[in-house]
Amino acid sequence: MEDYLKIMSQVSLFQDFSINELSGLLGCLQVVIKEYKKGDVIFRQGDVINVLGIVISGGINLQKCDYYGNNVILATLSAKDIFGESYAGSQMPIPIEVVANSNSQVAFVDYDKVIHPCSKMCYNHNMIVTRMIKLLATKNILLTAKIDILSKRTTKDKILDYLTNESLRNNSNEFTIPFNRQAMADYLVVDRSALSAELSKLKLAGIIDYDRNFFKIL
Amino acid sequence: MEDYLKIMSQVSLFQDFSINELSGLLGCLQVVIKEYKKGDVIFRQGDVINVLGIVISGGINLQKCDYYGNNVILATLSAKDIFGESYAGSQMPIPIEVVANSNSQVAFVDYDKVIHPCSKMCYNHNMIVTRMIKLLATKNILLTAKIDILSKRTTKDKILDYLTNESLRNNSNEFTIPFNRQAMADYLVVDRSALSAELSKLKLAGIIDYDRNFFKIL
DNA sequence: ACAAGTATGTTGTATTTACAACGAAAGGAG
DNA sequence: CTCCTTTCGTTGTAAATACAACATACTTGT
Repeated sequence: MEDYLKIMSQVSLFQDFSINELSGLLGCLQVVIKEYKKGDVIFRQGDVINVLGIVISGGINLQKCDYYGNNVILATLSAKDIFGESYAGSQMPIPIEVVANSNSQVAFVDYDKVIHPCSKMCYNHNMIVTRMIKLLATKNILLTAKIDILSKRTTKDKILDYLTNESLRNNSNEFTIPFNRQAMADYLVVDRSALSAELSKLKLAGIIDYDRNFFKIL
Repeated sequence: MEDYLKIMSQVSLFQDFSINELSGLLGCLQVVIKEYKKGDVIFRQGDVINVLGIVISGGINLQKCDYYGNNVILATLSAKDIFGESYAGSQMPIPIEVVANSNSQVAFVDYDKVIHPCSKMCYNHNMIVTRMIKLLATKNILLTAKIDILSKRTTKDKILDYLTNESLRNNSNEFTIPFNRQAMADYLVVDRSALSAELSKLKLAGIIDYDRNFFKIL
């Protein structure tokens, strides 16, 4: 159980509380811990969930069967990661499967308890609400930024949109990105070699300069 | 001011309260109303905002200058629409310009007041917090679904992904979509005629059937 | 320093798409 | 019904992209 508290204290929603505060808070939230074996299905596509999940140990996959029947892994979560916050919040059925990819422990919290400050009106509980809103809002913005990029028709426009955004975010024409070429290509949803080729053209045209993951807009 | 209360009572966040409750609530939130002339800039790109905006009258554009200097209108809002909820919530600088497209009245609410239940701990205020979370969470899910679609490489895969999602959402192989062809093409970010052509192929191949905005997956 | 492995750039080809232009069908107004 | 407008489907062409295959760095471990 020591492990449990230690992990929880590193979860984004629960950071920066003292151990005492955290214990009180978690008691207030009536956390339930469940164990899963590798391959166990935690949530099914179509389920309506009203809990927030937190990975304590092991790992879980968010996956989805596409039209052709391929199981596509959308994300892999490990200790300290949160899942279900959007679906529990919206009460919409989930379009994905949540599956343990190894023996795992997962903590579940009733979402209502998270977002409704308890009768004791504890300050820390209010803090959780604020953080949950910040978490959802920030995710929102990142998703919107990505949609902006994916809505561009050509690779060149995607690149320029992405780099312009990064430049604004960094308040500078020079910045490094957190991607290698393959990851950048995945993010922009284009072919890696096509991305390399297009970057070369842009450099040749004197529009940008770059070396590896360091970029400069001219 | 009658108008003001009437509009507010139809805003998603403030629906289903009695006039009395709403008055109390809005007083609690210390709403400020500002007037803008056509063309006035309400928020600049890069601003960090801490208010929630609600259009009372007139209309505003969310727009963005792309790399080439074109002013792209991302959305047009009118009475009862909310804006800024994600940016105020995340405290990230906004990547867009918010501009009045006609003479407008906009109500602003301090975001902290919205998401922190007041000292009076009024029940209605808690309701607002819950609704704000639901609003952000739902938006999140819709954005994620769209990204899933835009992440498909080919028009065919985008179509099948979209239709499969809609089928799941409706719990049926037969459903109508809220788009005409042009709107559907815009949503999937493909050319309209290319979309029509691809739909024809899918119909010919016996994979789907459709008439206008009625679709059937076979 | 060397070898093996990884990341990136380059090029040619087949596929896919955007774009433009047009015709057919559907819906509305008079 | 007829004209007019809008929506939708079709086709040809030019452009863009994916894909594969290979060349050239750069890294890492020994």
